[in-house]
Amino acid sequence: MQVASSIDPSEPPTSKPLRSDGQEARCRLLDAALALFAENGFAKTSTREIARVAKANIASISYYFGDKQGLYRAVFNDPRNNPQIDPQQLDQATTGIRTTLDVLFRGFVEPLNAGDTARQCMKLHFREMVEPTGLWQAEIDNNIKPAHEALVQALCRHLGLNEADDDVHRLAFEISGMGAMLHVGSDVINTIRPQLIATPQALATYHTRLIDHSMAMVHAEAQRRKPGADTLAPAAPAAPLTPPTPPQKPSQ
Amino acid sequence: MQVASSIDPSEPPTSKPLRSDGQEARCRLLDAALALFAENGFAKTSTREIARVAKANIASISYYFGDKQGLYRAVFNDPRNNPQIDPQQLDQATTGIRTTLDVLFRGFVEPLNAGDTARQCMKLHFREMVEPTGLWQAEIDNNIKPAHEALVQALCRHLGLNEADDDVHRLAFEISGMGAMLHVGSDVINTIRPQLIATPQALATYHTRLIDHSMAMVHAEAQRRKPGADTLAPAAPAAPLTPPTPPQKPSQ
DNA sequence: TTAATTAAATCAAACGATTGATTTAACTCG
DNA sequence: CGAGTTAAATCAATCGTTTGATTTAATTAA
Repeated sequence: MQVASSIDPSEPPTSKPLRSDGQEARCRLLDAALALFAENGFAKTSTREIARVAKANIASISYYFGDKQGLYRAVFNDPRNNPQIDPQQLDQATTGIRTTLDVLFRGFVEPLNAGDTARQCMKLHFREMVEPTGLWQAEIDNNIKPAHEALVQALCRHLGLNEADDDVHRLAFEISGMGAMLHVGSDVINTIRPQLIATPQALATYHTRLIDHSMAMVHAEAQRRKPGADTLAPAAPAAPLTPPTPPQKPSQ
Repeated sequence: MQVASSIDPSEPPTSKPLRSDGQEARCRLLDAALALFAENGFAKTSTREIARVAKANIASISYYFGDKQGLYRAVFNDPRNNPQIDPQQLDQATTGIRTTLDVLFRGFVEPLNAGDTARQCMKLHFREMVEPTGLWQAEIDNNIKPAHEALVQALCRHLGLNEADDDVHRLAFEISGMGAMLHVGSDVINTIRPQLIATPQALATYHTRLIDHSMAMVHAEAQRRKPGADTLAPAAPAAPLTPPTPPQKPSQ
């Protein structure tokens, strides 16, 4: 058998596709695999079904990608599907915190407007979050952590902090969580209130609300940090807090 | 073959367990299956491994639960692992919105404090969110939707609304998303800022911040709804914002 | 131009391994 | 005994992967 000459099977065997329909099949495999992996997950997607949907032979998977894992990795890192959010766009000293939030949430909202491919790619990445296949840690280091740190930096600058503390990171995770809900909870939203994410207009409104509400959280955090706001504050005092939950009476 | 006499194999074959070690194996199977399903997912967990960890025979799975799906369903609905959050506790006309948020977020935070079982159960449910196996829709209808509606009701009462509109539902999803981030993003938090969820004290602080920040969002929403607040508002004016986010206070 | 050569790409078929499920027989007690 | 339970062996089906051969097209030699 003449396997790909290249050592790394994730790359096309040759630098120059001599055959017209050569890389076409490879591309079809990537598209079919993205759709199936995003819909059914890695384990529940068989190589035979991928080949069938892609109208390619099963052997072409090992031919182009080595094995099933290699195909998955190629799909996951496919630059066509990875807009690759630029952390620099999030953290610009010249712009305010509101612009940072705007850009951040746009990264969550826009894929819902775009075609199936963008939605599938988003689904694949969030699936990796719950069902790690090994690429998850790299995804955190290369994409998520930089974006998070950029948001934290922007928050620090807005709050007038030299360096980030736990409260800033917590706030950043809370803000990101609101955006992530759009994807991990898309089935829930579609069941309970589908019109919230059904149309571009509704998504634009969602985008605006995310910005406004997160801005309110940022302002509340700024208030909480004000010195001498221990006893009374509009949003919430910086109380030391009792173990489970402090303020009100009911609880537990 | 002598399958369970009962039609529903998810129930023990007999109503009267005559043998002491009988239900013991069934219980061990449930525990082992919970741990393995939560860790590796449904598809990647084999019945042989479940039986091996549970120190039971493979045939006992079909004996007690019919098949692998039945075992999964039994684990998913096991009352031991399902604290079954009471929607009534969320929506009490006598208590304020802050108490509702307190109870809501406690449902997200407490499992992180409890033992492995609670965490595994939480992981299993959130996994079902991304990788539906058929039980997901029932989970939405029976647990998630009631809790969401209770939160929406509490928000309506606080905002002085007769019935919920899209903005209230959106706010509820944003709030829930912050709590869900604790679980779906636990790996991210553990990589970037592990101390945020490492100790009971840190989790108590997280709980408090969630309440305070979501209260700030509720207040901002109340401000936004004030008539005549189109041009200027303390929290956030309904600013037109940059390109993608268009109009004023659309509310859809 | 034509024929031979070569590499890229595709194909049907089968591999060994593992899956969930079942069967059969033995065992344990009330 | 006989119902409940366990154990080992086995089932058909599907899994990911590999094989050897074939097809296609670009290249080279005449």
